[in-house]
Amino acid sequence: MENSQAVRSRKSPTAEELRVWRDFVETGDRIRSLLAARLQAESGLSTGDYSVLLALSEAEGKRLRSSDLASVIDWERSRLSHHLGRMEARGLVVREPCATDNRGAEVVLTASGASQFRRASASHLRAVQELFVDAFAAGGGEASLDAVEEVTEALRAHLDG
Amino acid sequence: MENSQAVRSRKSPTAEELRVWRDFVETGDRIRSLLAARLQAESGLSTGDYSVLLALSEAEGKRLRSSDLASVIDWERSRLSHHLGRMEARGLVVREPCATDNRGAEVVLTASGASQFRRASASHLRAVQELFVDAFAAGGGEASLDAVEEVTEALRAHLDG
DNA sequence: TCCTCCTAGTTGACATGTCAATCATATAGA
DNA sequence: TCTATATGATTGACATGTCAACTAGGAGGA
Repeated sequence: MENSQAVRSRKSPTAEELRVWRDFVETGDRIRSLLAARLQAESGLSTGDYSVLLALSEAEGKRLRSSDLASVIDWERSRLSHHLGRMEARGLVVREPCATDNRGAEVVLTASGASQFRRASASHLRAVQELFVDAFAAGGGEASLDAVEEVTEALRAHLDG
Repeated sequence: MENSQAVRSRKSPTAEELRVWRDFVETGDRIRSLLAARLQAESGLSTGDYSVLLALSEAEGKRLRSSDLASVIDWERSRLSHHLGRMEARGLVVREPCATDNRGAEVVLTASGASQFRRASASHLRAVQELFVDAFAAGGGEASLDAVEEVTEALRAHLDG
């Protein structure tokens, strides 16, 4: 049975495994798309906007260096730069020159951005509760949030390891 | 405890629930982005290309009406139309007028498209095995593929219900 | 100083996605 | 038949994402 090709599996998933995989992906897409639509409808913010505003609202002084922001939300810098241009035009954030590094820019949450984020956040959290958390309520089905965590953790360990 | 506002939960997730949610989303994003990058690198196909080619290769006569194709892969028709234009330019598919409905178009898999799909498919399935299925191998962690299925099923039931 | 290299951020070209409008053809009903 | 409406598909305008180039300013060593 031994075979020297070690790095990659040569197996393919069974039909059953493939079905589980496809359901997993499809369900994830579905819930995210529902959440995105609801966020947009109820607050006028995209999920991208929300990530940016969340990171800024949690940051010291409601401001972050552009690169730091990019790494917090795991975006490419160019993507962030384009997106900040659009958000700045809508008055959600402003960019200011950085005092300690003349190359740098600081992204600052505006009062309007903060207030829009607060409103969006309340409604978004309720949506996460309804669409995700409530699916694992005690009386419900087989699975609990603990099961979700185990699955996620197994995947993360595998991808990291 | 009773409250007449019934349709929507007023609760927000706890910090713990929110953490589970964020890990769930982030891990899903991560695995999909790895798979997409590998697919692109190894076959030159995007995940969109792959969906289209998969649907066509499973279809009767390797051809589908444009609308049917859109509904099989759950895309908007306009998205499909744009994408098919690009795929047609690369020789993966062709569009032919439909014999029974003069408005319609049939999308047909070309020989080149079929052969590229076969190659891509083999490599993609191995990637799914490695990145997803193998994470739930017997000896591994706590979670099994059954746990994934339970979680997915609970979510689906909740979203449908 | 003055090279050289590194880092921060922006920009432009292009790929892809959404939405609303359009065009041609079917289809149903007066 | 003739007209109103519905459907299949494409198109164009625009939002968003990626990639590679570019600008400008730090940082270290000869």
